[in-house]
Amino acid sequence: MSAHIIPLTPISRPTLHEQVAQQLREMLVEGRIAPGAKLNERELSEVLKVSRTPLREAIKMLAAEGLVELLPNRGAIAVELSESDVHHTFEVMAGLEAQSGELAAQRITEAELAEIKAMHYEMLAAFTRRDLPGYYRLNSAIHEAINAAAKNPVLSATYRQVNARLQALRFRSNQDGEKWSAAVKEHEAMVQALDQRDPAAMRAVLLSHLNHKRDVVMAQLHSRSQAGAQA
Amino acid sequence: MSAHIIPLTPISRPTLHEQVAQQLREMLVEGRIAPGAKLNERELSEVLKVSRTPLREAIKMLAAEGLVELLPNRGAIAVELSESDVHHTFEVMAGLEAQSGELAAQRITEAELAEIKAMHYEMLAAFTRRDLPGYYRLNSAIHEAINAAAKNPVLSATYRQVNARLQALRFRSNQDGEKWSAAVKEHEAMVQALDQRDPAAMRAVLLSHLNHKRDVVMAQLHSRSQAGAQA
DNA sequence: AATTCATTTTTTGCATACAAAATACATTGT
DNA sequence: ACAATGTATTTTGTATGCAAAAAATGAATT
Repeated sequence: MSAHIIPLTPISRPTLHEQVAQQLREMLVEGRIAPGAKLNERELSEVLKVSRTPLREAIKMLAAEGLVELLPNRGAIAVELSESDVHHTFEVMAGLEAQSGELAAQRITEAELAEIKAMHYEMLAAFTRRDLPGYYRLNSAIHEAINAAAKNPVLSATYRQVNARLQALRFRSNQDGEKWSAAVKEHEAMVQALDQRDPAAMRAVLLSHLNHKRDVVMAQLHSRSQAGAQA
Repeated sequence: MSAHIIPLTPISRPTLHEQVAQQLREMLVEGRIAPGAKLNERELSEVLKVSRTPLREAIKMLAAEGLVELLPNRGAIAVELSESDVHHTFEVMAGLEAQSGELAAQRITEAELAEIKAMHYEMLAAFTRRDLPGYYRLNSAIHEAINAAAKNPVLSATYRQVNARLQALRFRSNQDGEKWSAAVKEHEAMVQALDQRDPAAMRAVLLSHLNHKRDVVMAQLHSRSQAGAQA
């Protein structure tokens, strides 16, 4: 009798439409395809070196994820969030983050907590150097880690999907100094609440954290649209 | 100068893949395609009288919605939630419903509240008659109405998407009498909290409501799997 | 009888081809 | 010049065809 062969790589090569979807996702989130821009199928299929069939399948997935909008007989455009959309999306994100934090406070392991603390210090370093890109990178890594600590894959997937739409906004620049240090203070409170395994405190701090983030983004949106209206 | 013509039906005929997606969604949620069942493309394209192209596009959308799972080179199967999946999904649903209730308590109009009260009484009637299908219909209508009263389209969309996966479970039968009246009592508390515009109370009652629903479903899942193991 | 291997059949994945809709363009008339 | 209408071009939507992978079938061997 031969030993049971367990396939080591059950997911060897992702299919083409998966790869295309991933590429498009990146292009949308990175802003390489601007919000509101049309997704020309012929053009994209040439750039990505695939036929229209897997490309269209990928676009349909992105539509279901809320990253693009389908216009019947007129193709797809990258979603452009209205002010109201952004507000509503942040409201949902606040709820999801708050729940993540609440659950993380109940379920986080010592190792996970240690890693978050380490990243937190790295973030403080980036903050002190006024290294905005590094700060953002660590910031989202910490939020991801909190999410992971909640140990609910459905919550994580939902969180990522909703968050992806906001990522496309790419508010990576000019954060107000005062708001910035306030955000850092909130992160301090987060780490403390996690350390004390205090779910209610985590919920509270994440809610206010997200509300402040929303305010910052909405303000920037406003100043942008103001600038746009003048030009 | 001619009058401005406003297109009355900007969304005249939905495209084929949209229609197919909607049909498949129904088949999955109604259980006409059983959890774990394979979606044979040739077969389905014959049943739905469409070619494989729009069918495949629809399947990709359902995959992004989490209703089917794609197995590379082996097509798609209807999602089959493990016990752990169900638990995690209910956890997320509880958070979404709690937030809906919280927001609804802040934003509901008198007209909306009146309609919910009316549906509540209809539900009581169905409960008294032990009319389970009618009860479930009104129950989900009430939850939908609360969701609508929260006036956050992003939250509603997220709620529906996550809920759709649970719908496929179709636990429509044999609800324990005691649990049932407990659920009705919770609905009473919901209406009261809405009437008093008490967000915190709404959050609390919806959280416990969903937790109880989760317990009922998990128990049924267990007894099912027990019965299955014996057979 | 069970297992392994080769062969056939089916099914998925992708590319191409064709039809219909939308857009762009040009022509005509005022 | 401008609007309106008809035509050409582009673009999307759907169907079909073909290749590769997976599943099914069956014969040969232990």
